[in-house]
Amino acid sequence: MSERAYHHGNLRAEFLRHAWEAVDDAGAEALSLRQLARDAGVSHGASARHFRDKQALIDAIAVEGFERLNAAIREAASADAPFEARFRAVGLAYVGFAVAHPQILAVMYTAKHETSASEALLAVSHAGKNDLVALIVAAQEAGAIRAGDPEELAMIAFASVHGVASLATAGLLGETPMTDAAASVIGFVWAGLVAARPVRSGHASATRGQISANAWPDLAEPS
Amino acid sequence: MSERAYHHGNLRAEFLRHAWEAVDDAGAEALSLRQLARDAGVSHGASARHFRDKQALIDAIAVEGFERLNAAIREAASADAPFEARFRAVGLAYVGFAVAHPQILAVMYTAKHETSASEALLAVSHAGKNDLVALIVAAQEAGAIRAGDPEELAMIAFASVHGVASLATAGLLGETPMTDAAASVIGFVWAGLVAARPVRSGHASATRGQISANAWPDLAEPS
DNA sequence: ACAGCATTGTTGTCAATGCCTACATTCCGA
DNA sequence: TCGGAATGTAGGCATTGACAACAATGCTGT
Repeated sequence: MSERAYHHGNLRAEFLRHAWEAVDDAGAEALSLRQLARDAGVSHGASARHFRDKQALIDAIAVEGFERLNAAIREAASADAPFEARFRAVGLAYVGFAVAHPQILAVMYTAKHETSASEALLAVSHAGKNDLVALIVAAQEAGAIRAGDPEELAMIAFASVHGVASLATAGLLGETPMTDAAASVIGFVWAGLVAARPVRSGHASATRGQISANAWPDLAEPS
Repeated sequence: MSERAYHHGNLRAEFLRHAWEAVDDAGAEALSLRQLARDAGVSHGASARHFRDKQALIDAIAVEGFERLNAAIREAASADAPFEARFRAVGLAYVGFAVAHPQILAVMYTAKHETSASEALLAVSHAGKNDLVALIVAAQEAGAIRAGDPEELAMIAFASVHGVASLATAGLLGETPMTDAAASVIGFVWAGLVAARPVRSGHASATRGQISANAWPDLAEPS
């Protein structure tokens, strides 16, 4: 199988592999279809048979990125451990991926995907959050964390951790090592999830009636 | 001044203005130096006198973006209002900018800037966080929120809000309006800032001694 | 006023890229 | 076996960013 005659055999995978590496260590800007064709020992028009566009290739990279990330998240979430440990593990899995593949992560989150929006990409991009929601629901049912819309709590946690990753790759963390920052944020969020109710600065704490649902915090604008 | 002879007068600003608009509603990919030259009624090599690179122009856009964002944050932080209102206002200012200029925000946070790293860009990119730190310090001194490293608390808040913005522009918020999501996250974080101490699930609440500092939450990895 | 010089803008060129069309080769199922 | 579908090739085209040589302009010191 050394001398390939005409048909490559598995060109799509080869393209995706090289493209992943190129983006991973040089960013999406550095991606060249012609260079990829050269790498694969194939002519410059060949990619069109497998990826309509350059954007289609980038979307495929993003999909693969989400799949790998989702796998890591799912594994962390389904471990045999207390809820807090699993929660922390999920966050650290996300951060770990972000540290290892910042350029890929950037591709995954580029707003560009919003418009072209292949539904496959949309699907995988939601899967990670869904696992987190499931974990939160389980923790709620076990009484480990406070009640409340799990979608919303998951969004809060997800956003916070993703924000740390984003800040880190943008170099806005300064001295702080990313893992420390992530652990800190995760701890903060977890504390918020555990707290039965926030302690308002001066007021007495046991005034309002119901224990759980929408009482905390306000969702509307301050107005 | 209709017929410009040779010298444009203020080409750099003109380039920056058009470039901002181009990026703002089509993304950094859509930016073309030659098109900008056409827009400015100037020849295609002229830009080199003002921006060494295309990247230099993009960096300039990022700097301007941070400056506008910082102005909004500073104004919100320095309002005459209770700390919570100011804190929320800062968060909403950030979100407001992110909603209005997602593409610009993407440019501002692209990891690319980490490597080329014009120190001017680094400086403005930190200014927003510094204002938030100042607000937190003031709130701590007034006893409105708990003690703790203000840099770290600011990072947590900043990351959380930025994460929401990032998720929103990536289309990962689903139904939820971005402002609702942002308000929710801001409320969550504020509650965490106010809480004197987290309520651990099963344990009694008044065991440990000191009221404030590093007792909450754990910064190290779970190990 | 004016000469000299740095700044700014022009023109032409080059290599590279993404995409398109026409064509060649291979694969696979009826 | 044969014919269409899939895959890869070859060439071309418009666009782009960068570069170099050159021209026009503004500024400064005398």
